[in-house]
Amino acid sequence: MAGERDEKSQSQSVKAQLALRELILEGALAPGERIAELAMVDRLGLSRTPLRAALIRLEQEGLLEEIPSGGYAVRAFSEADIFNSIEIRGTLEGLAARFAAERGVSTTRLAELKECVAALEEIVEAPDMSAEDFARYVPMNERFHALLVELADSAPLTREIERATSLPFASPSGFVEAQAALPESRRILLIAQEHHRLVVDAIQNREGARAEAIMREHARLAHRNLQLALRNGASAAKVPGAALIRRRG
Amino acid sequence: MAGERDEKSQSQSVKAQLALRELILEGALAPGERIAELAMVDRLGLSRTPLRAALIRLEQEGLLEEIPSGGYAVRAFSEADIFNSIEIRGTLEGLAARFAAERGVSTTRLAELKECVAALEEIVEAPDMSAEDFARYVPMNERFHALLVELADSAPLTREIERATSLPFASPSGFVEAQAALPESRRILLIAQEHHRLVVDAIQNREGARAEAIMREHARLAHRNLQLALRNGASAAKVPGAALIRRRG
DNA sequence: GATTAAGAAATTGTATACAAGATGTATCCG
DNA sequence: CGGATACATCTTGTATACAATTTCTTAATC
Repeated sequence: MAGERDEKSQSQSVKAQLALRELILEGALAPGERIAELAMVDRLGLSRTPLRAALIRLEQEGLLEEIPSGGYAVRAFSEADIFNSIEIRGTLEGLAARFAAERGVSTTRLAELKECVAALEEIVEAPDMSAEDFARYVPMNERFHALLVELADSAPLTREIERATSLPFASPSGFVEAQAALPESRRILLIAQEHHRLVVDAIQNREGARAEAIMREHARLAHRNLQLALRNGASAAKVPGAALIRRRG
Repeated sequence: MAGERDEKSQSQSVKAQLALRELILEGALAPGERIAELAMVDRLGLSRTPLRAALIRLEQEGLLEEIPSGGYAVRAFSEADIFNSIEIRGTLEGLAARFAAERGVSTTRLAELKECVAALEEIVEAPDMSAEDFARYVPMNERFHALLVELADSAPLTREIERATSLPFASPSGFVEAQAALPESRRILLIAQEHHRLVVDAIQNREGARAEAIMREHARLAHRNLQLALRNGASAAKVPGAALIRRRG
């Protein structure tokens, strides 16, 4: 039945969900056209039941849309949609930071966050960032954002942020890969790191409004990255879910 | 198959989703304990397939939680969860108002919003509000909030707000019914109406920060209502989804 | 009497069969 | 030659059957 031993060998539904999401993000499925269940069943090697469960979940997640006559299609996103999704994430992370600042956090958890910032600092201060440095940066950056959300200590907010960041281009590390190909990348990373430091400071000093404003502006770096990346061919391909972006929004 | 003629006779999945949500909100299912599929199938008169689809959707919606060993249970909410859910809604509606203000809206759509405010004004200015007045207020208030979200003209934001307001006590009209039983109700409604007027003004004048701040504060009225209602026996029962609220949060 | 183990019942996850509607094609008529 | 209609195929939505795991019960042992 279920059986979630270790990491592999998950339920068929989860397998279908992960596999489908990957297919969508790599652009194997054209936005707007119906996802044929039978064809997908053959492709993924499972039955229609878990596939349909995955389709429902991905629709709720926002990656798919219902077709009025039945079935699902990959959703297309305009540049404005992506801009707004990033702004939504920034707004929610700002709320989390404000909650943390206003309500106070335990010193141990704040210490964890500080350690995370220190680790990021170490990566970023390398004079020439290699590809491996970027590879180390991404998970640590994600850890920072996850810890920040934890500090808010609110299940509903955690859920909403998870949902908002499930769209690939709205995720905190969404554009870091694409960013690596840009000449401005180092400068942007240094600014991002400044934000990381400042928001910790604001939370420690219980400056709610400041913590909120910093996280909002922090998310807007992703927006700048998006614009740069989309106007830079080499980089645009590395944007996650690039195939879902529809020109003419 | 599907067939969504008029309002009734929807698909079995939708029927299951609506029926289940109603059962949950009226407290027919105890939070924390597993929802037995077979028993529910008998109760709702449909098969397990559409029921499971409904369970998945309601889990994504946040009303249910997955049980590790399989199946779903009704989720319990602490008072803090509800407070935070309201704050999340206010934050997102604030973002919508800011978008509308900063980006500008067409005069025709702004006129619609103004008409809505005028209609609310007419209801609220009655010296003694009857139960029917409250009944007229609720849908019109919901229309106001829906129009405001439309003004932001962003599909991702619309989706997020729909999700955030799907929790009954986070919805804009969630506490209005409970409010009717409170002595402070009239005063609170007048303040709410002031917010309605002011946010339209702010949007018209393209004052983004002001529009945002007003909607945030507007949502906080619901929080005050929650506190009053929960400490007032007669009123607490009318809070939607009261059965999901767990003391000691 | 409490605790553990074994077995039985129940419950979920998955696969498949079936039915109703949608889509596309070919043919017939104007 | 264009358009509409009827038909065939395909697709989804639903119901049900099956298998594996979980959970409850019962009994045996310490």
